[in-house]
Amino acid sequence: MTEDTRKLLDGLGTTVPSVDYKRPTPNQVFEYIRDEIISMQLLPGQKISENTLAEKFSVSRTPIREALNRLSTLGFVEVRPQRGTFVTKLSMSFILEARFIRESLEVAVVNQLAENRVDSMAMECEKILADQAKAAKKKDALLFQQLDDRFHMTLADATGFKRVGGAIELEKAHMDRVRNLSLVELTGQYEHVLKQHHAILDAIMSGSPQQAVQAMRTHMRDVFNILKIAPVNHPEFFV
Amino acid sequence: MTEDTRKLLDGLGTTVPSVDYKRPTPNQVFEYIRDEIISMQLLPGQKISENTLAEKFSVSRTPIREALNRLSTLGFVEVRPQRGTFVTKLSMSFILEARFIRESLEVAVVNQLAENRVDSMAMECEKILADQAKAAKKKDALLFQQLDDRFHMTLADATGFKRVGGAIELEKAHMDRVRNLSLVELTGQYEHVLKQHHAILDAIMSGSPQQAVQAMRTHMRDVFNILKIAPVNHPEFFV
DNA sequence: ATTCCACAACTGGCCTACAAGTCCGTCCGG
DNA sequence: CCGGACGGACTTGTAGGCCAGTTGTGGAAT
Repeated sequence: MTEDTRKLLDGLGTTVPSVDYKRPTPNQVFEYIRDEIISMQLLPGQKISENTLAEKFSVSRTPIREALNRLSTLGFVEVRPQRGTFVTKLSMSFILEARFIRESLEVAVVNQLAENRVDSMAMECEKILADQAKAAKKKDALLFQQLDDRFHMTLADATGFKRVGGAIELEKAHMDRVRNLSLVELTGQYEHVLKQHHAILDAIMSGSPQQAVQAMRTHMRDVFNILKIAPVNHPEFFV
Repeated sequence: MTEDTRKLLDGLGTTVPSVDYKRPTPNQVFEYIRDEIISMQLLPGQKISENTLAEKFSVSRTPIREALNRLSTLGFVEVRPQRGTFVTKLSMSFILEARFIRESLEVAVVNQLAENRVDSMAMECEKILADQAKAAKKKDALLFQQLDDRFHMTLADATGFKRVGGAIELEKAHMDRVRNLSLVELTGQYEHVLKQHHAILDAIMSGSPQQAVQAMRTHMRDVFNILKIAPVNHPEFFV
């Protein structure tokens, strides 16, 4: 595929996704674009064309629009009528709020889990953390982050609630956009993050809500502090 | 308007809403249906026809579908392909989760406000509570609830965050659906709720995070306990 | 009387065409 | 040379129709 063709695809990457007829088209488009935004393959401020996407997926604008509308309500894209649809720029206040919401929920989760332990959760978490230790050794950033996702999601799901995990994942996604601006710079943090994960899990399993809450709070704030540098290194992606 | 005509409108009420050309049509439809669902004018399990709505609003199905899709992601309606769109039935586990999420956020809000007081917020809250006292005296359920909304929203907005208020409002809306099943039965609770609102505000303004958090927790659980009776009185609306 | 099947009515998913607004380059007049 | 008006090439918004799948009904066969 030539460089010119890539431009025609509006910067949406070269791997053309094929639609699976068994799953709803809007879902597939939604997930595809969302992942491209989170992973910074679609850059903040970049224009997204409904027509281009429609050609790319070989569908009409209708399912594309449905996907973009959902991304819009979640804050990943901004639809400006008669002007275009754009990947939202990052902003510190937005990220700060994401941390606030996420911390509120994560703290509530570990508090509940420490009060009411779930053994199956502990087993799964420990396996995830073991894998994450391997990923840290191999400096596999992508894998490490996926396992980070799964760790927090496993905690949330252990409460038995169905939507909390999704809500946490959403706020985490907004924070991950910033994190993915400079993934390589974070390799030094792996051991630190891993230690905090263990501290959270240990506090939960020892049945100490206050300790678990404190460990999660510390974890959230440390993660956020790492992100604070991003606007300095990449001001063009911030409002 | 005759009873027959009402049936033709698919139970969506008799007041035909006129679209405001200045605002996006999907937004208006979204808000209209959402409010009808929250206020129990559209009952859980009831079928919603896209075509009927399109006629009712004198628009095509396109903006209607956009509104219904948004309502679907928020859990107010359920779209079953080739079968129909239905108002979601209530479920205790869903409401319990709504309380969990809402309590997490509200607690975090008052905690932050107690640590960092905002005087303008206090002024507005006190005015709201004064009005709410009047509404309680007049046993005006609708007004009381609207002011309840505004009280919690004012607290959330005082943090300076833009999305927290909306998130709280959403979970509150799901709880209000249950509450609106038996509004009249709650008149005895007005003074109790009002007292708790004052306790929350006082704790915030006295700069005591722990007290504010505890007051909000108590408030959330008391409100939830009121809702627990609903499935017994109205089992047909629950899954 | 009961079971099964075919058909008609209706649903949401998707497509195409058109409407309305924005942006930018070009051309004309000064 | 400069400035403003105009037009064309975009953008998203909306309308309306077709399609595939589901459902309920009524008639035929047992």
